[in-house]
Amino acid sequence: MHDLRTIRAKSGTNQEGTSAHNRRVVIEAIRLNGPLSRADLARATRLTKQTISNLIESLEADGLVASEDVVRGARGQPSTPYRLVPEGAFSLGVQIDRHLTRVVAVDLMGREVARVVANLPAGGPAEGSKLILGLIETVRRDLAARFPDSVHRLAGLGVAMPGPFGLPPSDDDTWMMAQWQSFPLVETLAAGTGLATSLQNDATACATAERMNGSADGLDHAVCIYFGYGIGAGLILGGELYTGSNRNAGEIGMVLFSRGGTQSPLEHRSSLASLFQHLGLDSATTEAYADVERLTLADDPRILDWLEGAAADMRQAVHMVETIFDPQTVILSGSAPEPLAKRLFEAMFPLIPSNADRPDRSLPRLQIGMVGPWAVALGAAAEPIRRAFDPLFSAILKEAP
Amino acid sequence: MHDLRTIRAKSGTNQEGTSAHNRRVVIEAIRLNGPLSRADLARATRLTKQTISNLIESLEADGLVASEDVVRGARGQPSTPYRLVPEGAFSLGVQIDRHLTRVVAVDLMGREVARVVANLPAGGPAEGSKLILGLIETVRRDLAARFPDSVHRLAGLGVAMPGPFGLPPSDDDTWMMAQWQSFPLVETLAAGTGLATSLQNDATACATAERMNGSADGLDHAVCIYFGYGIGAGLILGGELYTGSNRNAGEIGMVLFSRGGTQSPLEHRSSLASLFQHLGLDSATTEAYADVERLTLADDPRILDWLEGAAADMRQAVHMVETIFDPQTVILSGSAPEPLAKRLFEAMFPLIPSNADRPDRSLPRLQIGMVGPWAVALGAAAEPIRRAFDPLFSAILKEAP
DNA sequence: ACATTTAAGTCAAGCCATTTGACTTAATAG
DNA sequence: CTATTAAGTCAAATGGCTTGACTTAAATGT
Repeated sequence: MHDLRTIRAKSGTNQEGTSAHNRRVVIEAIRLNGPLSRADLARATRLTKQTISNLIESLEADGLVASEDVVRGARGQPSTPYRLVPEGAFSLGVQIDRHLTRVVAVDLMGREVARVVANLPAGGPAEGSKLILGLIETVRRDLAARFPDSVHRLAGLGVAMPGPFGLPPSDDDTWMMAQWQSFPLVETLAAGTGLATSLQNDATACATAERMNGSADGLDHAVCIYFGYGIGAGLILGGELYTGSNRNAGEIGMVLFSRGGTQSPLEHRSSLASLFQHLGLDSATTEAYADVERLTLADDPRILDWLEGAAADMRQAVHMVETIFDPQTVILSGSAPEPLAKRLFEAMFPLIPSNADRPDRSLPRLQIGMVGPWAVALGAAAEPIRRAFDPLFSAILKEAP
Repeated sequence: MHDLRTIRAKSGTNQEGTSAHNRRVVIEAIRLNGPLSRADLARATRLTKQTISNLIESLEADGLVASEDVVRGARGQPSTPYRLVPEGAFSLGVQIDRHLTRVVAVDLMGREVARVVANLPAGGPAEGSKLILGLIETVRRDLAARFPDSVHRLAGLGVAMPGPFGLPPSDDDTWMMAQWQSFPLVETLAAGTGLATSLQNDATACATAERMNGSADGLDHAVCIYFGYGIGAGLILGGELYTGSNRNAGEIGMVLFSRGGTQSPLEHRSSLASLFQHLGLDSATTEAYADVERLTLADDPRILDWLEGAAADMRQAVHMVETIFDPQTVILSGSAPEPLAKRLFEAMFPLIPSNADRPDRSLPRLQIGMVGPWAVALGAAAEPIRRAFDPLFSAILKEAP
């Protein structure tokens, strides 16, 4: 009998796992394709019409799907398409960035239904988490006022903040996020809200947002480059988010790049932080962001100067992730002022030739994100939704007793 | 009704999927932990004792597991551990490299049971594939002579060759692999052998080998750097092999690295090909390999010179994959002469500090592979075994009718 | 018009893998 | 030598998917 040495093994599954998987498959199919009839779903999922009927009945009873108007026009009995019910589930998300925090609520479709933004106090995570709990309460009340049912339909709380996680504080930590990373944030927020709480880095959250309602809709292999104070990549690999063994996958900001003979992390030259530094702006002020926007629109030479160098590094970063991940597409997303993001995107062309130049491509090699500055917060919020409703391998497995 | 536009959806599952998954989970548990009793398996997989008994009975009938001697020594009824039966399944693998080809047969444990190696004829894939079919036939006969039952227990044929796949031939193709890549190799070998045939790149195959019987045993997140004529990375992400959207993931040899102000693909400076070039050896001769081994053992200054530069690039490559993938460990494997591989490995220390320097590490950041020069062939052969017996998400899904 | 064809969706019985709970077996501990 | 602990079996029950026949309802074609 092995009880001291823990046995390494995957968990088995049973009929509950089967049914859980099939429910998720139905939900995802409708999410990706729009309203579908039972017959459509049966064909697409390879389940029988009867099974689909049972699942639809149960999903409808749970308020997750609803029928639309009967569709005529083809031979045979007219079909009844089913759509997702946005109010079928809700979820909360928190973005913690260097100087501000955003809290949003989203519905089953990942669409924003409530939001708050606030500056983070200087007091660090002890103070900050109290503030955040207050903001969550505000959003929750707002949500409850508009959707009274939402109280029983909260999938959880997703938190996103800059990584990397679990490392000893480095002397390179100019943004003082280290104290946040050593703070028991998930535990504090879980205790304070009573919600199932999960944590991911901002780039991963951004990828989730782009996948839910953006440029990565329905893609199984995509890299989402998040350009903000720092820079990172959110990874969608094989249809699922990939976060590595310690949730630090995709930290491309720390990859060493060479320019002009010197080697330094990408983040030191291609990030908002690097731009602030280049411009001599104090990133602690809220004006820095607006200043950048203004200077960009004015074609300030210092911006153009920085852009040239940043774009060169970004081209290389795109080449690197294409070569390493072989994705269907790369998405440039982030929280930079929109005009700057647009300029940077444009300055990145022409891209460096890579393995991604295939004759059979259907998507552009590089796309710009579609979600906007709230992407990270929305992605954080969408994470519990996806975990609860997406077909995942882990979802079929039996849980600990 | 949607019949023209194909509906994007995952497949559903049913009881067969459940049982298929549970069988695989049992097999994997025994593979990872060594012989286990039914009670152990029930605890580890969270299935009931009865279910495990049913599965074991079926697996035993299929000749995949067998009981060992009863274990006494603890309270209660003595337990009967079950082990995998190596002869329960076999599989064939082909490695195609620039100038040679290896064919092996492996058993359920991934251990070699037959092998052949031959030089590839100059005639290209049309000639070459005929030769390979002949070698496969030889190995098959050898296998059948030793294990008459193996005829009915062949899981398939795995093929491994250098990537990238599906790209227009580049002018950089100094090894003339392009004609192989445009040749319908899988179809030819499948038709010629009647076996289910699959293709992967050499680095991926190497990772499979290290996972089956090497340094990556049981790891869910590992990067296997394959150092051969070229250089690539095999990716084990989230417990499964990751190959990207076009089987080209991990082609780190094509990532651009800077050294001394110039930028070039890693492969141009860190690969056997680069060493041959550095030494002025003709890589088309079989002696080149032996020459390198001899020169390495003689501490030839040109080798030491090359080593210094290559090690610098490799350090950077390790830093890059650690930062991007957040793996549990990185494995240096490949088909270089053993003394050279060892020297290179040693010259890579000290590693560049990275996110992988965690206080909670249990594995070394960089390990050397344990499989040896036949790693790619063995990995190619192991692939059908793993696909048939490992717990995979895809294995629970219903197949096309 | 009206029969034919086509397709959506339901019904009820059946199937199959897991579960349940009681039971048997067989060892060690005291 | 009894109590305890644990492995493993037995037989019935459960639950989710499947099967095949059936109903409903529209478009098509003569």
